[in-house]
Amino acid sequence: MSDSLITHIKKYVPLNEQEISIIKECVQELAVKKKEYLLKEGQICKANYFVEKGCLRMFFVGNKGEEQITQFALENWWISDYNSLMSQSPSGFYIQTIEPCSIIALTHQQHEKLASYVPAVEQYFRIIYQRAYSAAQQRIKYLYDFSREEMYRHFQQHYPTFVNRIPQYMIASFLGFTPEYLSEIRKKKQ
Amino acid sequence: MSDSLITHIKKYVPLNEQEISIIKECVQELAVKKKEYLLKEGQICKANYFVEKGCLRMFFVGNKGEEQITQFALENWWISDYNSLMSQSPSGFYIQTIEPCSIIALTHQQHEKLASYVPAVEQYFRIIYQRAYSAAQQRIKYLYDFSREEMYRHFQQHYPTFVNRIPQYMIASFLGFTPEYLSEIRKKKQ
DNA sequence: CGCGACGTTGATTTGCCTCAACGATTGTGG
DNA sequence: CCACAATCGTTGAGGCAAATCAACGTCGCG
Repeated sequence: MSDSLITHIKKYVPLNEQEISIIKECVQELAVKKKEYLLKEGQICKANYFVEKGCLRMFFVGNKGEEQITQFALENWWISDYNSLMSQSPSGFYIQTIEPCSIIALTHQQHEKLASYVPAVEQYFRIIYQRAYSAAQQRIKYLYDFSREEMYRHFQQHYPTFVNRIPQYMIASFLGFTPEYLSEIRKKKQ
Repeated sequence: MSDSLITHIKKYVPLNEQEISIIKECVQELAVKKKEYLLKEGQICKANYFVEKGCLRMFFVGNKGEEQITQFALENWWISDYNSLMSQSPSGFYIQTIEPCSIIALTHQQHEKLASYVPAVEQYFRIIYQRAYSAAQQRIKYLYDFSREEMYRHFQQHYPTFVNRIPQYMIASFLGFTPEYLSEIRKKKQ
């Protein structure tokens, strides 16, 4: 197993050798091909997923049958349907790889076990979730404040990586509008 | 100090008497009048606030000068600008009481201190933030999926308490549309 | 090579906003 | 305790951002 998760945790909390080996015992490494699913609608989300390498999307199917992307995940991001994971209830989301991925999976049960053996991990996740929630607060602000065009300009400036790595129609979906409208914006001024 | 915070923490993690008294030493209770501010734009957010009694709103001022509400907080909710709080940077938000409130404040510094003395508190906040983030995931889904009218119907059904406690124009703002349009929806069918 | 996925373009439609005006209700100072 | 202002909710006319629909060019891949 690559050490990208351990390295990531160490950025936030200290770990000794014994704790590192406990963590490695509690998680599971997965190699996932392009366009495979870690979660489908109706399933109970099995784990919290850490991206070692690759790129994923989370989406749901809207009432007109279209795939609505709500988030992407790149290297060193955690992704899951936390509602489904915590309450062990069926999910309304899909999680799918966009590229071939190397993923580390931490199940609900293994998290509990790990937290009791290694309190620093609990602190790590407190920080991770606090940051995730903070980012969600900002994102909700943008969803209220920005026009669709402003959303695109903002995204383009802040996440140029994504624009080169992800197809246009997925970016349009994530930003909450149609591929046609994205074309129109891009035509105006690039 | 009322025990509503202690009671709330005990719902998620066990606490002994000593831990309870440490917690009480680390927090500060505030009585806040109606329409007063816990945070204004440009300030660094001083604390994480727990609502013992009363009701608050968080908002920002949009580019046309209007107050855009992004969340409400009722009894037993935590509210703060977590980005400002964590990075000690100026906030883009206001937090204001809607009713007279009894609030418990936990500063960034006091949180650190408390976490080192009482690990259970770190676990409590891990759970709180995970739930908050989970709720934000759901909320973002609704923002993509629902029309403005569906947003209102959904809100009305799931949070009838708010509809009776909070003025219409604030509900319209929170749901992301104008008071005029809310009138139109209500006229259709109630 | 040929097919399907992706991106673009233009015509038309629509959900919701803006603006302006007018009742109703609440609060406040004289 | 009343007069008057300010705040809040409603109604209607007109306008705009973005969606929908349909058609067409293009590229990558089996």
